[in-house]
This record gives sequence, structure tokens and C-alpha cells, in this order.
Amino acid sequence: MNKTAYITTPIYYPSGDPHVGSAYTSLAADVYSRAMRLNGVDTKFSTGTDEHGMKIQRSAEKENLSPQEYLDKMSARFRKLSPILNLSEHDFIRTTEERHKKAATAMWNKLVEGGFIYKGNYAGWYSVPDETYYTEEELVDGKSPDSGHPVEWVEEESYYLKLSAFGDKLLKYYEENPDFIQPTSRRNEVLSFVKSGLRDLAISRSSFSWGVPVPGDDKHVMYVWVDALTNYLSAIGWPDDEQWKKYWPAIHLVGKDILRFHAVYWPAMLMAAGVPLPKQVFAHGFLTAEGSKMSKSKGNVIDPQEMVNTYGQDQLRYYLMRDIQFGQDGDFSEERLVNRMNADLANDLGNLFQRVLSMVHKNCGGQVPDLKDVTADDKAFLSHVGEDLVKEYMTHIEKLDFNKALDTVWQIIRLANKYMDTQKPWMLKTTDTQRMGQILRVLMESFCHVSLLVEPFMPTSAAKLQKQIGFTNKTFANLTTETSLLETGATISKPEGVFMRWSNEEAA
RNA sequence: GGGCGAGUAGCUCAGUUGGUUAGAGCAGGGCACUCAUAAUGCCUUGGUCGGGGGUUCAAGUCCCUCCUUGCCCA
Repeated sequence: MNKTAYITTPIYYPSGDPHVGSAYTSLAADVYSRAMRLNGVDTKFSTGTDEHGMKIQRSAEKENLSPQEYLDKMSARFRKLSPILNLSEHDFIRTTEERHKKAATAMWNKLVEGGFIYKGNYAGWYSVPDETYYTEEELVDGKSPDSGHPVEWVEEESYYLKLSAFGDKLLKYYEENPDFIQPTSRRNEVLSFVKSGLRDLAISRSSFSWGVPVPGDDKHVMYVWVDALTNYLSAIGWPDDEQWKKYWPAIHLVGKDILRFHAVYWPAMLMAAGVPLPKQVFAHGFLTAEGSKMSKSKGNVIDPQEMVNTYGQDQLRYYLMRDIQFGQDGDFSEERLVNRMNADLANDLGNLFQRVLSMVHKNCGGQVPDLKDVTADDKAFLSHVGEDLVKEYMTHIEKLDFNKALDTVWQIIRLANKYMDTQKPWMLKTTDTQRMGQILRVLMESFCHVSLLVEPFMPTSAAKLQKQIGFTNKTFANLTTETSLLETGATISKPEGVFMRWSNEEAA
């Protein structure tokens, strides 16, 4: 494999449990990674936790733990997302790891060498829970406008990044790389923000100590940006391990709330450090729960673990990628999840495999029937399932347009069901078993495509489907050839349903 | 206050540079079939394309305005 790709999720702030929002981002990155790998691209996928800052320090104190002990506990909760959702990340990076601190320090030094860091003073009303400074005018009743928490006046020496020097360069870059920020509506937001003028960015703090020390000035620790954003590089070995060059630049998936940091601050920092810019920053939307905003106080936060327990892992994965347009806001609804499970998974896909394979099992001696001298109808059907489909599917994946990719697969599933009905193999049980077998085999050939294209979205179920038909070739390249994919005469065991209908009675 | 989006069938959404009777999936109704997970296939009901005004031979598609809604900035 000589082609490579690299996709990232934000590193999550480890307070509380991960909710379906972080699960959503990670899942998208996983689907992309798996699809790219099946397409023959050597793909890295990183995620992790952002573990520095005053808030962490104070939370740890509250629990009478050292920051590191506290973080080991909290970070583990996020690491659990991988088994919960069956994620295939190559690395889970924590900003408290030595390798990351080394990279952050190296980044800082490069910025200093380039003359992009200077020392100044920072003052303002600071809210610890929000980790944000506010101006006098922003305060509401003398408290944080975001959370209502009390604020304290803090004055400190701070190092600054000369962000103001990069406005024009960034605009030029956006202009020359129209796909750099996606979707377009988000791109427009960033453009107008940068056009309105950039102010230098305070990138160190001396008011707390839980962070990466500023090189040559131990009174300061790095503040958020240089530390957290650099994780995308440290996760692939930057700067010492030359491997990083193989995978960089990355595609960054981010929530729309942190787009600015990734589409403005981060590229500016990389320009200053002389590192190539990311390939793309893609901001996806937020999820609401049953029509209203998720919040702890409302108690309507959706827990991915709970959803997986109730409906199943692949079912949740499928629903999130199928029912919600990546890039737009979406609503999480259990009713629609169940609807998708029944209509798409059980009725369309599951039943299709079942009706074909049970016929093979009962009427073909449980062996893969022969595929010889196919008819014009057979050829026409199979040609729909071939090269063009895989290309169309990959085009959608590369644009992170997951629901369109799935729609492509479902077109084939519908076509296969239709083909079965048109050819009526059950009519031939006693009159022409040869032709009956041939029809079933043609359908089974299409199952190779279906089961493999569905794999990035539903890895576990896809493996079951593939096992049922004895399909072992595992790359998209195999799907684009004319040759048959299954072995004639191979034994097929009695089929068992992979996707069952879900009804409310079973829930209780 | 400035800016960027969204508002299309009951639900989720497609609708290219304005051009013939506005589409899909799901849900609803009818028919067919029986291999299959009461599944599948076919047919079908359903929309004054948020309201109003304008440009045009022609507007869901362009312009103005208003309403609802989400977000970014101040």
C-alpha cells in the first residue's frame, strides 16, 4: 500500500462520561478509516483526551487525587468509547504523555525560532469552570455569561502568538483551497471571522501549573492551543519519527463549536512552524435528543453505552451514519432508530440474505451453486453491482457523505430483492434446478459487494454476512473485477438471521 | 446590532448554471407472490416548495421584505 490517509477526532475533555456527540465524531472517523483501508489505503486514525488546564487541577483537588490519578480515571472513560462502538483508532493520545509533551515543546520552540512568540500581559475576569476570560461588558450580573459561575480578576504575564500576522496568508490559503473548510456554510463563517481581523493569541498562563512548561520559563505553562492542537502531530510521531511525513496532512473532524480553533489558529500555527497544513477541517453538526437540546440538567443526554445495550452496536452505528446528514445538525430519535433497524436492516438486508440462503440450504444441498453461462438478465444485474457502484460509494466516503454512501448500497439491496422476485427461483424447484441455482448464485455474488461495502459501518454484522456466504476476499479491489467471488461447491451452513426485527414488547 | 445557514409530501431529506405534469426513502392505502425475519415486488394517496411583493416568455431555483429556527461574530 503506497497511498496513505490520516483522520482525527478532537481530543476530548475528560470531565464526565462521553455522550453521543463525541461518539458521533469518533464513529465518523472510524467509518472513514475502515472504508479507506478496505480501499487499499494505509490509514491512521487518532483520538484521545485533552488533559491540561486549571479545571483539571481543581477537579482533582476536589476528589483528593493527584491530577494524574484523576486523569487516569477520567481518560479511561473515554477510552471505553472504542470497545463500546468498536472503533479502530491506531492511537489514543493523552496530552499528559511524555511523547506529547515533547511534541508540544518542539512546536513551541519552532514558533519562538520563527519569531512568532512574544511576552505581554493578560488581564481580565476569569471563570474557572469555563476556562475563559471575559471583558467587563460581557459579564452578566458580575458572573460568567456562559455558565453563571462567579469570576475572579486575574492579571498575568503571558506569551502571545502573533496570530495577527497571518490573516492575509490564511485568506489566500482558503481561497486557493476551497475544500479546506467544509461544509461551505461553515467555511463562510470562518472567512468572515478572519476578514474582520485577527488578534494575537495568549498562549501561556502562569496562574496555574498543570500543563506543559514553557521552554526556558518554568513560571508559565502552555495554554490550550499549542498544547492541545499539537496532539494531531504527536499522535503520528512528530517531530522525531519520520513516519509522520508519511501520514500527514490530516483530515480533522471537529464539532462546529471548535471549528475556529482548527480552521484559523491551528493553520496559522502550522504556517509559523513551517509544517504543511491539514488536508481538510470538517465541521459536523450537533445532535439533539428527541427534538430538544441535550443537557445534563434536562437529563436527556444520550448515553452511547445504553443505546448499544438496548439496540446493538452496529444498529447504533448504522442509524447515526444513515439517518443524519454529516455536516448538518441532526436529531437523535429512538423511534427512527427502530424504524431504520426494521425497514432497512431486518426487512431489506437481513431478509434478503435469509430468503436466498435458505433456498440454497434447502434446495442446493447447502452448497454454493454453479455460475456458468449466465443469462443477459444476470449480466445486467451484476453489472449494476460492479465497478461503478464501488466508485460511487468511495466518492461519497471521501466527501464524508456517509448517508449517500449507504444509499448507494441500499440501491443494490433493493435491486437484488427485485431480481429475486422477477426471476422467481422457487418456481423452478422441481422443473429446472440448474437455473434455480444459477439465479441464487448470481444473488450470492451481489452479496459479496453488499457485505463488504457495509463493513465500514457495521463491522461485526458484516463479518457474519460474509461468513454465511463464505466470502473471504476482503478489499474493494476484488469487487471491481469481472471474475466470480465465491467458490462453487463450497458448503453453506444453515442461515441464521443477522438483523432481526425489533419490537417494543421485547424491550421490557 | 453585523454575518452565515435552514424552512419542499405525516416524518427524514434530494432538487445542477431559472425551463416541460416538483422527486426519493419511511409511514398510510390497494394488489400480487409465498423463497424469506407477517418479509419482498408492483400500484397508489399525499405538497398553493414558510408568508407577501417583484424581475422574467418562464422561479422551489434570481431580487426585496416579513415570519420561524439554528449558528458565528460584536
